[in-house]
Amino acid sequence: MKTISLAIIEDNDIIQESLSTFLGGDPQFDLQLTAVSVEEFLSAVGGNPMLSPAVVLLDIQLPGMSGIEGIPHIKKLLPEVSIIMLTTFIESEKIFAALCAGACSYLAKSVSLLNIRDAIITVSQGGSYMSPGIARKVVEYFTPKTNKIDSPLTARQLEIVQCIVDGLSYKMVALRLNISLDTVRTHIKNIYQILEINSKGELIRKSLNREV
Amino acid sequence: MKTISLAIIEDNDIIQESLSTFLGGDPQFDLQLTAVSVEEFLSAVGGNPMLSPAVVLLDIQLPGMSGIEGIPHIKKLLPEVSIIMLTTFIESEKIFAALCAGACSYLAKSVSLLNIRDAIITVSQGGSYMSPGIARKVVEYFTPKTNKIDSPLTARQLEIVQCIVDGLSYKMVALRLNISLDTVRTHIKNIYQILEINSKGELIRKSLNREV
DNA sequence: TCCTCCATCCCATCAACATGTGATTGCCGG
DNA sequence: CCGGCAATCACATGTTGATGGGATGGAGGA
Repeated sequence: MKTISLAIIEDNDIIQESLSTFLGGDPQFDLQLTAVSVEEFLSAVGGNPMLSPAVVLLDIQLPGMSGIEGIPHIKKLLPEVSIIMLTTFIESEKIFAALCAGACSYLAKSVSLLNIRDAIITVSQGGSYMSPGIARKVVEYFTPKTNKIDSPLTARQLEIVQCIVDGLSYKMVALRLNISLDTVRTHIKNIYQILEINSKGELIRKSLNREV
Repeated sequence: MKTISLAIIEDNDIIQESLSTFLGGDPQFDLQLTAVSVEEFLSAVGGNPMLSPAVVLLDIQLPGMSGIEGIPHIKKLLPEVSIIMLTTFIESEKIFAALCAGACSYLAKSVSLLNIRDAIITVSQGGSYMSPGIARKVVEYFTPKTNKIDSPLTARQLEIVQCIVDGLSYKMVALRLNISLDTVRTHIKNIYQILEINSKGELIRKSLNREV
């Protein structure tokens, strides 16, 4: 088993010490550095090419730049790094912000050190570890607000919507579906009424958000 | 610990037997029924109001309706059910299709029975369990292809894009940002040039796909 | 300082879209 | 067999969007 190079960014002394003692003492890890802020981490790593952790444990609440804001900067410096977020809060907003920024795992701080160790190993193997509550929130993100099976739109109308979302103009929709331009217009008109919208933009948004 | 009511939909005899023996023998589970197809499951549950599993283990490959197609139907019959997908394949496409349809957990069949048991317990507690490889694919879905930090667009242009994505018309964008309609037009013009696109539709799609 | 980039604004034109009113056909259920 | 609904098509009018010009002031780098 190759050792996994690590870094910890955490401003809370107690937690940092607890993590570094536990992880630093484990022979399968190589704890390269700890920092109390993203800024400190960046300048340390930027000033020393020998420092190149494979995995970074990153707190969300940090003095200065927040963990989430820091992700792009860390990724810019270390494109291949895997980032595990640590947080006390389970808020959808932060979870998605972190994932969107490029984090690859998200753990509540309440999990045990053993779980954190597992997460590091999983992540370094190209996997991803998420605590159950967080995973559930992620899954809910995908779940459609409206089920295709009882969409307010008819099958034909859904076809029209799909064409629009595909970026086609009315004229092209008419061509693709072999109907007249006016028919397309009528369909769109009805769809707008049903969905209570009045522009292509809103239609595309609703469709992409699976609200149809 | 309350017992967790279960159903298994799996057409492979060996796997089904292995699952039902293991799970059925566990006192914390109440294996209510097994089926070899979604159709069979639906008619069994539809015809007997006493059958109302809290968790369904659902294979993806099934005779007749596929597991993914079946999800909306199952959800319609049992809105509160938690669905755990079982599959031999780890394909992004299927994973997302299943999650979008309303599955709340996704496991490779290669995982151990113990893992499946854990997953059931996790799910019934409102969590979600995903094997590491699958979780990673889900996470990758969120990861932006382009980093905000080096977006080709200026901050102001990103604001404009956000407004458009929010479904606003040029006029409304102008109002919201307190600039003239013509300025909005100019910005959009520049954005289109930079992104090499030429319609609102493409802009919204790119933005939602985080390609900006 | 000069030059470039950005944000702001104006004008003009044509294609595309939003919306209303109205009509025909075919299917399904009462 | 009739009424309702989905799907089809038509015409008309005004609005919005895409794209081409060109112009100005300010912030910041060479």
